[in-house]
Amino acid sequence: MFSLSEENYLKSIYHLEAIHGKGISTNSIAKKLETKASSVTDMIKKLAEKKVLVYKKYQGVSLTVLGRKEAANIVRKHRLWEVFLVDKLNFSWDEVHDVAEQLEHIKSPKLIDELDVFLGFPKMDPHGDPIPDKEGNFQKIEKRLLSTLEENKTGICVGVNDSSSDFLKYLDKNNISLGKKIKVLSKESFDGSLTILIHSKEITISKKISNNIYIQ
Amino acid sequence: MFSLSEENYLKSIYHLEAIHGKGISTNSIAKKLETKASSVTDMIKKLAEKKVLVYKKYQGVSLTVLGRKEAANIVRKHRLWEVFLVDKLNFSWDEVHDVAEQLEHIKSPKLIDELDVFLGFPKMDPHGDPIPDKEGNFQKIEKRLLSTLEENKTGICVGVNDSSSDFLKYLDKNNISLGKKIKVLSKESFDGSLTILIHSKEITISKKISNNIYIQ
DNA sequence: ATAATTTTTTAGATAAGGCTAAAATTTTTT
DNA sequence: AAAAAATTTTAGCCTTATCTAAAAAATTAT
Ligand SMILES: [Mn+2]
Ligand SMILES: [Mn+2]
Ligand SMILES: [Mn+2]
Ligand SMILES: [Mn+2]
Repeated sequence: MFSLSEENYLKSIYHLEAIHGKGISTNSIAKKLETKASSVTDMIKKLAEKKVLVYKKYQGVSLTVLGRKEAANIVRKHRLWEVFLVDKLNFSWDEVHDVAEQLEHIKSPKLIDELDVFLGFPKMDPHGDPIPDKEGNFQKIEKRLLSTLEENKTGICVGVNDSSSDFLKYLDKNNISLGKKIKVLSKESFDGSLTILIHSKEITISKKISNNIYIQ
Repeated sequence: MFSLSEENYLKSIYHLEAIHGKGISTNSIAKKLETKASSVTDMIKKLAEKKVLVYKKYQGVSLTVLGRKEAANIVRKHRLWEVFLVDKLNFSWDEVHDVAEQLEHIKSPKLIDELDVFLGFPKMDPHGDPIPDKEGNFQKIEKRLLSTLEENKTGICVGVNDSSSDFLKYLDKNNISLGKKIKVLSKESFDGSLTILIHSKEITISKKISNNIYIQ
């Protein structure tokens, strides 16, 4: 059994590995968890003893099969709860993340299985992220950042790279949501900002925004 | 904001006050929480500083208005989650308590309000216990222990005094559940055991059992 | 190949929440 | 009213998860 803190470390390392591959540095974990590198060193030693990751001094860490499964299960719980909050309890997509951060630590295999049934075995959470099955597997969907789309090309918004309330509220304000068609009208080479057509309206968004929207 | 531990102390003291009135002893809290009296002393000092209870050395504690409200809210969450688990997720009444012990500590006012809406504002949990409203108020229903019913009298089961899985499974095995009619056929004065008629079947139950069933 | 810089680890502290053992206080018995 | 027993508090220690500051190792720049 893992403590709340241990679970948060596992989840962070899992997410970092998904982006950067094996060998996650102490510092990057510290940044992600908003803690200090020295705290990370202590914790990864403990997690290595629990066989969920491999750690060699000064070399960073990699999850073991066990660790990856454990982490995927926490992500599964997080995303199922997010679906529950949006589909059943009238939460909007910018309100669910913080509550799901708490709910993901509830320990009860039956609870999560039944929740899955109750929700109709959803494959995606409200932000377009895939929900792992009990074994930790999920279908990886084709997607790219809006920032990589060329001028005059069109894509459909299928996900976001940032689930913070601030960012999602910005999207709401500009009528950007999952499933929406987005056409790039022009690209400013100086700062990478885009003028896009969405909902038959022209808006200009910064590079930082287009770097956090996934399209297909 | 209160920690998980603080919340469990508040809830225990709240339940103890409901039975024994003001002035709850250190020892009784320790017993309820399965901890040591010395740990209780430390914690109640902290809770007294936080103004949720009044504490005078060697005199036991009493909840303040604030503390009672805080405790009632935790009970409210616990019982709403129990309803959710039984009504929506196919849990039986003997499976919900431990999970609700975890879920009651999730912090999100919107979550619990919406859950209440989603469940249709239930007034009772699966064990017949009342669900406090946001102010901590609830209707106190008339009920007495089955052990106090005289021979040849009949009552309807409306609650249980013990929500442990073991006890509830015993009741299931003997077809005793909320709403069922129970008639006392005979009472053994030596040990207080009862022979009752339930579901047109005669069974004999010990005093310990009849002391944990509420009827109306 | 050194030197400077950055990253990581270690050492030592702290706070929360728990424990045991001993001391203080209250309650019950004689 | 003492003495005995029970309850409660205090003192000191432990574990978990943090932190800061200093030391060690790795990386980057000169
Ligand atoms: Mn999330
Ligand atoms: Mn999400
Ligand atoms: Mn319960
Ligand atoms: Mn209950």
